[in-house]
Amino acid sequence: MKNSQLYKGSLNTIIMKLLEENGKMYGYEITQKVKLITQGELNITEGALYPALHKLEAEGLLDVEIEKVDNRMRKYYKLTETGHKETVNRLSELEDFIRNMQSLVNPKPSLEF
Amino acid sequence: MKNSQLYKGSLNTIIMKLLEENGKMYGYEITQKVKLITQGELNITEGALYPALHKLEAEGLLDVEIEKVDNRMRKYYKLTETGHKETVNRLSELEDFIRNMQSLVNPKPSLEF
DNA sequence: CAAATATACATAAGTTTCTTATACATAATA
DNA sequence: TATTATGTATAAGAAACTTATGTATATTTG
Repeated sequence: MKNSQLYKGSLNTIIMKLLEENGKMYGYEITQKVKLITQGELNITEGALYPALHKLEAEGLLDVEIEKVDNRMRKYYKLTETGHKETVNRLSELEDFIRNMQSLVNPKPSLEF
Repeated sequence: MKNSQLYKGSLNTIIMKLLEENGKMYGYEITQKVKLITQGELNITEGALYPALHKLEAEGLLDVEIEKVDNRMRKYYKLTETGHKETVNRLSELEDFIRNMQSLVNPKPSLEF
């Protein structure tokens, strides 16, 4: 996605969160949305995105709907019911993760001084 | 490290931050410290930790100092000068990462309402 | 006292997730 | 007319991990 390794493992959660928010999205749209939200800092590559979408679909978390817009193909993805439930878990894990990382980076000062 | 994939890619940064804070630490100590700080949520496995330490050492970011305590070997690691400089960069990247992930999870409400 | 747990390091095989490169196709812009 | 933008896809390889195993000593528990 970017130079920083930190984003490794977070792509699925990002995709699912965006789909929960926007109902349905297509791949290219996801890359642009992420670029916008992160002000250009996070660029999802196709080589990461499409396999991830296919896998989430294979796992039954996403449904696909193909449309043709301006003579170009679009594959819209949306969360299945299972996908919705799983998204709740993933976001909860993400919050824990962020909290833990902040504890590590910004530890509470020792009580002895 | 744990069930959640999110921690993937953050191990090096965690190690370097802890070393910056504590001067020198040995492997097992790092695992226990992380467990403590995250209240048991993040358990670094040896299979992840030791290769990571060896790689950071090979990259010239860490120095090693072997000690024998209670008849048991300990390999203390500490940041080199280069390692200190690199830690600053990594922590800055981590802050950007956390900020971006929070923007994705908790987007600013639209101005139109 | 024996067995299990804690301390301490290490590596090898396999999996997952990503990067990099390539491929195809149409629309819009320079 | 050539490049950029839009849109999807896959294959080869790298990187970071999990899981399993191995070695060794110290401490605690039954």
